[in-house]
Amino acid sequence: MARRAASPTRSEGPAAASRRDEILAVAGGVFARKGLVGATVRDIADEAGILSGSLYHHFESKDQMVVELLLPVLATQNERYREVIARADDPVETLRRLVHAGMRGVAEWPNVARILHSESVQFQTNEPLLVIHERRQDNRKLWVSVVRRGMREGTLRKDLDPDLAVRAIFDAVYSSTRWLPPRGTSSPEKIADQLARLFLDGLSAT
Amino acid sequence: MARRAASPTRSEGPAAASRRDEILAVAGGVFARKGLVGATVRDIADEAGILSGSLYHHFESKDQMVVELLLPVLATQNERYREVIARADDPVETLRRLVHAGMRGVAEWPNVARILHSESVQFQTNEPLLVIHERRQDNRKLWVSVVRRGMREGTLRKDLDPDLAVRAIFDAVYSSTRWLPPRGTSSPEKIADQLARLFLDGLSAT
Amino acid sequence: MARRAASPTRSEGPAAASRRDEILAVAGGVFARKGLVGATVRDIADEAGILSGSLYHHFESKDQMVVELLLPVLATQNERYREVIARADDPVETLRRLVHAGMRGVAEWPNVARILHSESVQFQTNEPLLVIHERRQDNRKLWVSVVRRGMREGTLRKDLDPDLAVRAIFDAVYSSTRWLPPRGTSSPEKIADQLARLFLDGLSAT
Amino acid sequence: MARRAASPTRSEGPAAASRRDEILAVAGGVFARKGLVGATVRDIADEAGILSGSLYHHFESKDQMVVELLLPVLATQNERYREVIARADDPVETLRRLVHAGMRGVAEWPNVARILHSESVQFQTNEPLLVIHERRQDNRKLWVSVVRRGMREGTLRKDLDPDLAVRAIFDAVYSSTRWLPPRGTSSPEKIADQLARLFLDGLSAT
DNA sequence: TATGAATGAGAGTTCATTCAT
DNA sequence: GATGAATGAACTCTCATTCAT
Repeated sequence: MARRAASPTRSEGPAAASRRDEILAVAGGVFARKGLVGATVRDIADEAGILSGSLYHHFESKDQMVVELLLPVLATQNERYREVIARADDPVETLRRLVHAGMRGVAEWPNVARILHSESVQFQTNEPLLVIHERRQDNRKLWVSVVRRGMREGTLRKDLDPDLAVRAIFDAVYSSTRWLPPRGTSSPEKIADQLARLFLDGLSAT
Repeated sequence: MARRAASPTRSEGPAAASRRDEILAVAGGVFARKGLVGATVRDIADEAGILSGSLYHHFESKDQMVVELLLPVLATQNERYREVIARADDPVETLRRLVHAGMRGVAEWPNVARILHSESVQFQTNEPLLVIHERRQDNRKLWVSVVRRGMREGTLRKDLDPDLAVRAIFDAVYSSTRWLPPRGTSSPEKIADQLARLFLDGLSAT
Repeated sequence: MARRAASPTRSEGPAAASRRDEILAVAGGVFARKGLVGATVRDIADEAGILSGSLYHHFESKDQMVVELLLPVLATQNERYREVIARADDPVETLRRLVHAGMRGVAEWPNVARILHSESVQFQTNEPLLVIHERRQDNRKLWVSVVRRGMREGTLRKDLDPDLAVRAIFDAVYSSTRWLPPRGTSSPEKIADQLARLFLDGLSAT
Repeated sequence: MARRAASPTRSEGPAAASRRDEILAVAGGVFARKGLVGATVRDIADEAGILSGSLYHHFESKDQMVVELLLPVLATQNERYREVIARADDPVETLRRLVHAGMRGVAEWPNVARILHSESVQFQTNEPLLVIHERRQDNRKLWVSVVRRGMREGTLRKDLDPDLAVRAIFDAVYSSTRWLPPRGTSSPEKIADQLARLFLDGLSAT
């Protein structure tokens, strides 16, 4: 009954460790492509070269697969965000680094990013997935705290709602999966740079 | 058999015109709440006080309901964007007005906005909904054209990818449904103002 | 959602009233023959000349079918037992009449009787069926009250545990389905007579 | 591959001999609690601290477990009944002793008794279990022969169907598991006494 | 003896859709 | 326009069983 959490650094890499992680990687792709509801366990099983019933040897339910796919990534990102916040003290610079950390996650687990960005309805509706919603909120709030501090300290404008601003940035980062070129012609770093500049300095020329 | 397209200005208003429009309004709510796949025709029928089979007197399929719910809104927004672009000649000001026009649509049809923002997977996957995807691209490209012009004319920064920038703004506008207060304490105009400022001038204080 | 309880007097008769009752009658036979767990909804559907999915137009679940099949019978028998008890005042005679009333129920709904007798494990294990167990206890306790009164009044022997005795009689009545001839050569009344004599006067010759 | 039949005197005792017998004891409990169909091989394996696949090193199938659990008990009881019949010559006394012998078996293997009493449908339906049904009939017929002799000899009433009477007694004995106190406050002997008195002399006071 | 992974059939259930009334 | 019954395919999940290790 006690199961190791899939190590997030491996779940989408080429050489997945265990059968369990292999299947999770496949599931990530299917979920991202067809949507959480649209993807069937047979889709996943087919792509994993297995019978659908056999999936239940590894996971208790479809929902559990989703949770096990997303939670470790959210946890890793949470750590990264905390490290960024702990290290730098300039909120502007911190925000820039948060964007980069976010993009790093998106680049590492594009499927997860796509799912996180697209399926908020499910996370709020489907009971077993509520955890995902909550952890996502946690992560976003880390960003908000940085923006709030910047506003207090005067390095960020006070005439914008911090929640609104963070949601916009957060969304932009996580939705970038959708236009990220399949195999990195424009690197994640470059995109992160652009997003950071856009949100910090604006589109205007001056 | 020949049916008028539901007039978008009525589909979510309090006094829907025909039974058809009434049902569409209900469907919008259900789709927004449960997701396109998660919502069943029975959910819709129940909420409309009808049997699910009876829906098929009004619509040929569930997909058709979706299309008929979204397309008119997309068309209306297309018109509005075109008008904004036709009228003003300063790209910066035009962009600001596009954001306002977008927010106006979001405020008028919050359910549609939520669906448009959340279900991109379905629009690209489910054949009959491809039209939605295409019309949405059309609308986004109108914005891109404005940004491109601004960059050419020197009023917008050239060091940002216009597509990336527009996607970020577009997404932010349409996802604002999710945090729009149920009954407008912070008006759509104010949110539009903030978004426009955020994207044009940036978060930085100076 | 509000559904009439199947009228128990019709559920196994030749001319079942509604489609719903027709299906219940079929289900009763299948459940009796294969056991509650062994019987599949497809078995029932096949025998009803329907697709298994269509069953769910009439019932919410397999368990609900079971409950709806058994509860009305238990309720009817409860009434009958109460009437018997209310009318006569000699416990010995009352007991004799209870046996007859029980046999009448067994003869009217042999499938239900067989299920009630065979599936006590399910009634105690499967949550939605707990009601059945409880109602059955209620009915049995009516009998126990009669035996208790007889013992107090001195017309029944005091050296036997009333619960034990009633369980034995009750079981014998309800299990008689198993040896009841398909189409009544030995009438239910005759069997009831024999059971009453057996339990009241014993097997001994004197 | 040749395996000794589990000695029935050990299959439920505290210190089961072989792993095989240990598992059978566990299986008995699970079958009794959940029913033959309701109990899964995994339930049994879990309770035996083993993986479900590993059960198949000991038994060829779930059905075989059932047979191997029940048959030896039925055989032992058959012997006991034969001994009782061979020894005494008064049918009334013999019947009394049969009830005691039956109760002894019920007390020794309460799980088996519960299964025998509850699963007659399976024994008649599921081919590999037909043997159980047949052996059970054999045992019951031994009792019937005694009752028949008593009727011929005039010590038992002739106005009752011997089959009916024996079924009632037999059932009462084997179903007593269900109300036997977990750890014998009222001893099996006392219950046997009561049942014998009930069926021989009846409930009536005179 | 046991594990762990897989099979394959089938379980109960859901759901978009059809259609006679 | 609506009902109520039904379809048929697909769904998630279960489970007895097999087998390489």
